[in-house]
Amino acid sequence: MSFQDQSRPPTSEEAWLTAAYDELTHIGVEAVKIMPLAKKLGVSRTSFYWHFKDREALLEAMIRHWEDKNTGNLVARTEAYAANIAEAIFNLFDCWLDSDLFDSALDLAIRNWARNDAALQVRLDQADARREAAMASMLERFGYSKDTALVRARTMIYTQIGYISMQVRQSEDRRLARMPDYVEVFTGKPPAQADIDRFMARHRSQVSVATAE
Amino acid sequence: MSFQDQSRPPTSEEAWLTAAYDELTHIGVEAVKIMPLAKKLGVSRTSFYWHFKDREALLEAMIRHWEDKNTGNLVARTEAYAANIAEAIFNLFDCWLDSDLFDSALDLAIRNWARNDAALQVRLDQADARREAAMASMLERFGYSKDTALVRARTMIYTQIGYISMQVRQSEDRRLARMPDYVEVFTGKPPAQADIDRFMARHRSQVSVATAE
DNA sequence: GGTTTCCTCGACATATGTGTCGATAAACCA
DNA sequence: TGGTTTATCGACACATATGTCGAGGAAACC
Repeated sequence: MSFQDQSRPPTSEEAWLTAAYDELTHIGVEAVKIMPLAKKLGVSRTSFYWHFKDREALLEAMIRHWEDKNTGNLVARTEAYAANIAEAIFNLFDCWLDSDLFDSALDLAIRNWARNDAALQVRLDQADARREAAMASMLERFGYSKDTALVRARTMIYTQIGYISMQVRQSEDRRLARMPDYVEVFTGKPPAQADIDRFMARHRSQVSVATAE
Repeated sequence: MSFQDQSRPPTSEEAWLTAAYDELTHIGVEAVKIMPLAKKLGVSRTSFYWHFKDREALLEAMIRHWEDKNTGNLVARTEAYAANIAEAIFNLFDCWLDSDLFDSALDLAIRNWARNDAALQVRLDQADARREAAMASMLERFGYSKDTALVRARTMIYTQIGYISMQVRQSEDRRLARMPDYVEVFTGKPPAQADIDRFMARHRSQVSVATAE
């Protein structure tokens, strides 16, 4: 999520990166400016240039971080073992619940940024193509036709992006409770109770107590 | 879509507004700057202040334009006559195909803007609540339970936002051809051929010739 | 203890943005 | 024709951003 490795006092370089990451995800690239970052970190603006060649280099570092993280983990989740399509989709949903697997805020920020950065848009299109292919192939493995698999893969991708983009404020529990319904929409049939239970057991362990909606 | 009324030479005020709209939709609020707009319009930067009190006033005018347009038309489409749920969803899909009904680019721009403008976020949340309620009530009219209707309404909203957000470049025809599949995902059952034909007839009239995918 | 490496800083040069004010000019109408 | 309204402009004051340069301080290395 951040750029810091566990323990170990953060180096100055990491501090600049995490501060930049915060601005990028909370506001947008246009807010990743050396002067305000320096003020936040309480250091001189110019010392930035010892760690990075220029602002461009800082931005590139963040794109790298995104590339290394999001798409790879997502594709891996589509390849996880599943006995049926519902279980497969639940596997994929792990990404939306575990910020170690997929950083939604970063994904959205990159998308908005790419809208007026042609070079980044190319990299994003490649990532999207990989994701779409992985999801569609997962659906095909469970018997969906090529066309149907594509439409359903896209529905899932768009829904996730739309969900992030709309900044829905919802408790983790409430969100979790809705997920079986989404599985039904995406697959066209209700998931088996055993698959729901398996998914819930996996995620409730991280949450304290489930509350009613 | 733009701010100009049909015919009639555009007044200076409208010119400022359309130029601002272009920046807002193509790049983002942060790009709505008086100096660059003036350069584009070929007039002095300072003459802006004759038409608008300040930059704030220009931005407010664009928010008003969005409020007047998008949500109202969308809600109206959910209330249009339909004999079954598939026809109702096809009615709604009109919004995504007719830029007079719904301005997707503007909607996305407003969403990104609201992410760091608390006051705008409040107005956006209200608009979203109206949209969600209208779509869910449409589904309920055709027999979906309250819970199911909500999940399916949200899937449609998120899918649309995600679609815009991902900047999918796809021909109108190809997009049109996919729509019956999306109706099936959103309703849970395939649409009747008659409803597909009615929808296609309505939209193909605007397109030249249908091509195969 | 001396040198090197790592890191920070202030001054400077330059660019781009906002907003005010008073001069000016054309267009409108009485 | 002459005055008011409408619209544009340049000069000014100010704020915020980027990036370079050379002067150092502090810790580590030998």
